Amino acid sequence: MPSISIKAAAMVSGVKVPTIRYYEQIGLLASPKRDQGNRRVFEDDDLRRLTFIRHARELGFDVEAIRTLLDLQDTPDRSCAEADAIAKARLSDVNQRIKSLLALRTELELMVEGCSHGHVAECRVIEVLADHGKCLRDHH
Amino acid sequence: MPSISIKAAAMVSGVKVPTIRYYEQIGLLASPKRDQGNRRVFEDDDLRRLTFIRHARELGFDVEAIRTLLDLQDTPDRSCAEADAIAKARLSDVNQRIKSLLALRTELELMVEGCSHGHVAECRVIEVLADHGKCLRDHH
DNA sequence: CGTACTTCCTCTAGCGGCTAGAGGAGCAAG
DNA sequence: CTTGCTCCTCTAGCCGCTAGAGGAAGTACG
Repeated sequence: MPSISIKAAAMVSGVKVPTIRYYEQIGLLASPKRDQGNRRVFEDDDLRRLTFIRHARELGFDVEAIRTLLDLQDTPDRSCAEADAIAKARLSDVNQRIKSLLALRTELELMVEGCSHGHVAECRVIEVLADHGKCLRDHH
Repeated sequence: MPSISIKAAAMVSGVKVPTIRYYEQIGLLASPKRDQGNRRVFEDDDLRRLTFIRHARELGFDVEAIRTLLDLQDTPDRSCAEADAIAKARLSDVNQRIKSLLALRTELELMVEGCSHGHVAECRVIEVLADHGKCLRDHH
């Protein structure tokens, strides 16, 4: 099913219309063909790219990483070491984030549990924010 | 120890110098006094606010939430229900993020583990990105 | 054939939360 | 008195979009 409109492409790929145009603008997506009325026409290939990009974005890869991954995809003979490195970097980043979010959660839970639902003066939420020493530990 | 420079305030509070000025600009921090040379002079009160802000930012509260929390702190007679609600909202947001990051981690791990370190053509990293169906599940 | 509606186009500006840099003033030490 | 540090203000940039203006082109119906 080739030759669909940008709106259809957005629905198929899950990337919003203005975002598609944005990706084209920053050169992440090659400019698709145009019809006689200057409208973009998306082929299977464009849709595959869009889906790739969307998926990579969902996995948290930034645009530069995606650019590299797309380049790699275009040259299947090359070693995949680079792709591997990018994914690994992303993985360690995600692990780091998880770690700090877990610490955060503990702290927020303590705050919320400690709240006596009275007045601000004795509110544990405000108190903890005001006095860092009341945190569990110095993870931040 | 009142009356310190912006640099010292930055060191004490852990908020960078330009960020302090930025907070003042957006009205999150009341404009501190100035000395005869037009330089900002930070008193204990300013430092306490800065520390409060930094801590709240570290906990992921956005500027609007912090504005409200600071307002609340200034009126200790008020009910802390609002502070409680803000913290709870933040908590559920954090929980949500943790959840999706955990799913992400699983997927990234599979990608990385599956990489045979050969050529791009058989690279699992590229493959998974290209074909969403190869993901563990449709959590996204 | 006209006209209303939808989709599309380009372009610019804005979001949040800073960060970087230009260009200049003030102040202390050597 | 010059060197060097800190400070000031102001503007512009970062990322990854998103929103809106202003206009053209295609489709549906009378």
